[in-house]
Amino acid sequence: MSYLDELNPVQRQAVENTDGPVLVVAGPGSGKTRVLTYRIAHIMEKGVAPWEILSLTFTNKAAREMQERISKVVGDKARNVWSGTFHSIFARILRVEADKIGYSPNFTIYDTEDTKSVIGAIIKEMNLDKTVYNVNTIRSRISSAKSSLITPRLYAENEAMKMQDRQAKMPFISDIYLKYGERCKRAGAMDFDDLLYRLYELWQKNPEVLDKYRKRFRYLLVDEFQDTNTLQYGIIRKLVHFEGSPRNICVVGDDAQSIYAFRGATIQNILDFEKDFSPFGIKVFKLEENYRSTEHIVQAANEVIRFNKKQIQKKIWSSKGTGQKIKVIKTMTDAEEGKRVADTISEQRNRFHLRNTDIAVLYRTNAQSRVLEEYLRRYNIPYKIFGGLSFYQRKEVKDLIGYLRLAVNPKDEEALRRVINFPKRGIGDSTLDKISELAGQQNLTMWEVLLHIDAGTRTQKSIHEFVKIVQDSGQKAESLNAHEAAMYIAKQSKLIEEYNQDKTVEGLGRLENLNALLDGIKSFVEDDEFETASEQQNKSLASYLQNIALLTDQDDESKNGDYVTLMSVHSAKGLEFKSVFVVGLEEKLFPSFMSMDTPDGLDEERRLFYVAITRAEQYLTLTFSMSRYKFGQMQYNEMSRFIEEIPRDHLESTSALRSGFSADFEPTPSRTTTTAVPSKSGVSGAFKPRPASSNAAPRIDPALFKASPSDQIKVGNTVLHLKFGEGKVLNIDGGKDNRIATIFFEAADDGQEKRIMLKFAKLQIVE
DNA sequence: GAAGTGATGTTTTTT
DNA sequence: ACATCACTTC
Repeated sequence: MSYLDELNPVQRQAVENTDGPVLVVAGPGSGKTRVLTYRIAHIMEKGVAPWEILSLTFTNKAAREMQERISKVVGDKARNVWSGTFHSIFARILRVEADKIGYSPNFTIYDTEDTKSVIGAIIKEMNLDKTVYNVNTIRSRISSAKSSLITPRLYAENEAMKMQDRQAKMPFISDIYLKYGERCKRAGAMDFDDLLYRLYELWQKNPEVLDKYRKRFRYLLVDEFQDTNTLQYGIIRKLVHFEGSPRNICVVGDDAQSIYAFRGATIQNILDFEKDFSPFGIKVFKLEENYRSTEHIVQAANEVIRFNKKQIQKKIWSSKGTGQKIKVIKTMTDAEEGKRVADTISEQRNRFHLRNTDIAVLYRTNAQSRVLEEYLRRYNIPYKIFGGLSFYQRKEVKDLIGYLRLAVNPKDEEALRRVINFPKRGIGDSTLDKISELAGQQNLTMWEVLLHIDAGTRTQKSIHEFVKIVQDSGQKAESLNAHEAAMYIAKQSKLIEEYNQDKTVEGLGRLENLNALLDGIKSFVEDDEFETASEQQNKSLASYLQNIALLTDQDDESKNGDYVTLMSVHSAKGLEFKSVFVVGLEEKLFPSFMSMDTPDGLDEERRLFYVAITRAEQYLTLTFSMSRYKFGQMQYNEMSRFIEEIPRDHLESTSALRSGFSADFEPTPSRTTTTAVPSKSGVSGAFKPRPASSNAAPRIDPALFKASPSDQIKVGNTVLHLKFGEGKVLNIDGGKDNRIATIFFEAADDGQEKRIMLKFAKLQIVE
């Protein structure tokens, strides 16, 4: 049987149309990965060499899964497909071309912490008030500038940006941005955004280099296209969108699952893609059958996402049967929430014969995991937390990696700052400041200053020792393999000794982590499992560092063991579980207070909720708590509007919603207005009335209610609304398909005039 | 230069 | 609640 027979008709078309531009709009659980992998297999079957195919994903996990699944179809050849994350593939290309942009192939990759530290140092040097110049804010400003292809120069010239900065009382951000770039370059370092930005720049300035890659990658596939930012799409376009290009590109995405707008992702890219490639015979396929979840879940998701204004029209459906209704649990405290979750997990395991691995608990913020942990532990439910502090972000691990980084690239200032006085060797802050100042004045790296500095005898001696350690390490890094070199460096730097002396439980853990890191390096040297076209590996320390720079904790999945998964909704994207708990469904938490004030922010939160509930195959449980500790203080919250947005008939029991709640939980007037106004693009977005549960407004017996056809409703009518009672139609506006009535409800408790979209509202004409 | 103390911000999400 | 950071004291 051919693999093509495993596909439904739409999927099959998406696979078979290998040439020319293709957009696949893929709903949750619609077999997206299957389409991508089979498509690659199919391209190869047509005689294309694996190394002519470039497949880009966002996470290492997705990349690995892809690689594995291609192997299953085409065997060993899969290794030669260029498949990986944007960042890793681009980093690899940049190492090859480094000299053309003034970098060494051994450039360091700065992680977020490094970036913040550099920015902090610059703020300090510029004598700016760091309570005003918040490092996080600035980091994200710089990051989004890069992601939107705005150079420091353009930034300085951009009135809108400057205006924003002035309003935030930070007029010097553009100067910080400029300095930051210079600093990174001087240190031979790139941050995450640079891996994209520098490649763009490289191709921009060197047409012959670009040409080389255009010829190499004849077929391009992009996963999770809704998460790409302007810069990423810019790179993609450079690669395939040019005169005479065959434009063999396939992008797969789901606008409803776009949850990374906060870091520059924009679904505008999907729209632009359609526009850019439509003159070249773009084909659009919509995968609408959901193979993952049962109907209550799929329909609830459909209904909720309809509250969003902008979206590509599609109707996701399931043929997996009605299934269980969605369970809602309300508790008084976050502790009780944890208890109920643990309780329900035990119950479900028995009743439905679930294993722990079938179950996931998803939350909006990582901080919520603590209470949950406590109760899972009490109930003896094994669990594993994903996200949060990654292994590579632990202090002791970063310490050793700092030394390793210096061995490979002594210009790396952040590594130098980290380890120059750890273990303590008498080079304190004042000396460091002096070095840093000298470096700034003479435009040298701190390392170069160290080599020539003239300090007091004692400090001078310490500096000498340190310099020697780094130089020796550098030599070993060149002559030995990664593991041998790392062992040498760990000993020589006295790091092992330092942690050996710490006999506390914590200290022992640290030593253990250090050894785990060294073991990891050992297996890197011994293993050649992951040798692919994009990673022709050598076993040097430099090569090792390049490999781990882009790893996160979710990557070393030791999937042995039976545990319940705890993770943020963001990191759950792409996963599925038989039973899913989404916890903390409260206003200001989910939707987050950070984004609930703007319509776009709220829409993104809703998409996030959409992602959360569509992870569930059979059982979905939503929980919320009336109170919760935040920053050590008790906070009182209301139930999330997202629960309200699920039609009641998909919920198991509405008692959790009813008891103890009053009109507080009905949609607020402001919300009614915002959702009722049709968007300019005319796509769906509507206030959808639900049968009221409890409300101060008059109750109407639903059995006696009979909605009148919306086109019969006229100005002056008196109408009956299930929730708001009797009202008089004051005005009707909007286009013929989107008529909106302004209705005066006598009995409604809040803001009596309401704007209601007739297309969706159920109103009965009384007279 | 190190170690201890109090104030302050932090929690949205990640390559 | 927790961590980080500035400020004090030794």
